[in-house]
Amino acid sequence: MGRGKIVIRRIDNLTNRQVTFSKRRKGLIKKAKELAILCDAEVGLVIFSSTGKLYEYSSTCNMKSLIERYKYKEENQQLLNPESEVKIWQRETEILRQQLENLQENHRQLLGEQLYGLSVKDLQDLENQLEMSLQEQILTDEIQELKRKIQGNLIHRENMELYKVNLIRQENMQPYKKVYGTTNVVAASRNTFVTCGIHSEEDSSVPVHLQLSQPEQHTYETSVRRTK
Amino acid sequence: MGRGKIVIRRIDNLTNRQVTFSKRRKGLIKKAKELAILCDAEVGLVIFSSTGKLYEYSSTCNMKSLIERYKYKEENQQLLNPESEVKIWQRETEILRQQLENLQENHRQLLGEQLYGLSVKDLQDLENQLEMSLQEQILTDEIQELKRKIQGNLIHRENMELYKVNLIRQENMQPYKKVYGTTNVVAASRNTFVTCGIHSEEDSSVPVHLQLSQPEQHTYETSVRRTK
DNA sequence: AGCTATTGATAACG
DNA sequence: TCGTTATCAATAGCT
Repeated sequence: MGRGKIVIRRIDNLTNRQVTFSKRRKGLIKKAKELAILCDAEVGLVIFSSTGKLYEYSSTCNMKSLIERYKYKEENQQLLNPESEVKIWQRETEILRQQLENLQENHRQLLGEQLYGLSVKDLQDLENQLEMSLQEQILTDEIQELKRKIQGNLIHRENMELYKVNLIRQENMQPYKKVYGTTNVVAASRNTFVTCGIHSEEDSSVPVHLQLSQPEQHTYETSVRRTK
Repeated sequence: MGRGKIVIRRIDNLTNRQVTFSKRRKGLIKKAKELAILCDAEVGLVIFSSTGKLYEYSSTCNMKSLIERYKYKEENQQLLNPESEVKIWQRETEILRQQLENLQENHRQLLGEQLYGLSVKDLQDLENQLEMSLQEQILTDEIQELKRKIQGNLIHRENMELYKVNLIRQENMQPYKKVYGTTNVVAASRNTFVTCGIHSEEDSSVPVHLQLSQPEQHTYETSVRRTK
């Protein structure tokens, strides 16, 4: 509806795009208003320009209550079948990851700009703040725990034979250690990790298996445990 | 735009209202899409019918992240001085932490219930999913990096004397190591950590300091680096 | 910002 | 609910 027909794709010309944005935004908000009044509906509209400027319309006096209503409705519709629940959480994880990324990018910028201009008091406050953020790591450790469970289950189903081999090998470990203890310092430290009780008892057979098939996995898992 | 002009006020006739709602809702969403594409904008639209049914459109894949962006923008318009910015991020962190907690609690429950009833294929899918979540840990490591910077700054301001003492002590370390290397296996492994090049060169003086004032910190930092 | 030729949306009706 | 169409409203291109 204009002097010429247009195809709906991003307008390349900046000026043109800004003009069209201004016009169509106004039109969209007008139509949102009309729909709300004519049909007795509740309408919320949020528009971010490409430069990040916010425009909004809400038929109710404030947008927040509308958002609350939306969230409540969303949650109650979804959680019904157990199969798709995995996908919901997968999406949710992706969203949170993105948010974390943005959040921490801002943390970084904020600190980078202000770090050397702040008082000792301010630095300590920031430290406390970051300490809080670090608690997130504890939660990711819980995911690691679950991952370990799955690993265990997979191994149990597929690697029964290899598992038995490892048990046999484990019995032959005792003389092994003593040799390393006196000739190779690096290897000795690795042995120390397995035997000095840093990780829990239920893992005692797992590292032996992983050392054979997935040595990197073993190193990672051990060091994560140490952070607790 | 129709066979006759209408005034914008609630349509009394129910059928008429419902028909108009259906048509105009469709038109509004179409125009919202067009605005988003043409002008490279982010658009979110929520419509509740008078009977409570929810209709929505979001130019981004999900509405939730758009709502988060909206909320952030709303708050930020009020508080723009550099002091209060910290508080915003502090609260944002708290919210995200809570979300992560809920998310992972659900992960845990979901897995706990289904783990032993799933096929091998399902378990591998879940594993991939959790692998993705683990990437969050990389981001928290970045916070750790910042924390280290702050620590360095604080130490630089407050512990100048202690730092000098450590430098002196560091020079006396060489004979120390050899003794541990042959008498105590656990201590020897700790020494191996410092000298075998697992952590970067710029840290080489920090562990020595922290071993005196904050030994726990030292252990944590070393093990985090090993996960990379 | 305005203007206006055109296209697009839709009110009324079938 | 769905399609048609006469009308009105929105807006693309220009100034």
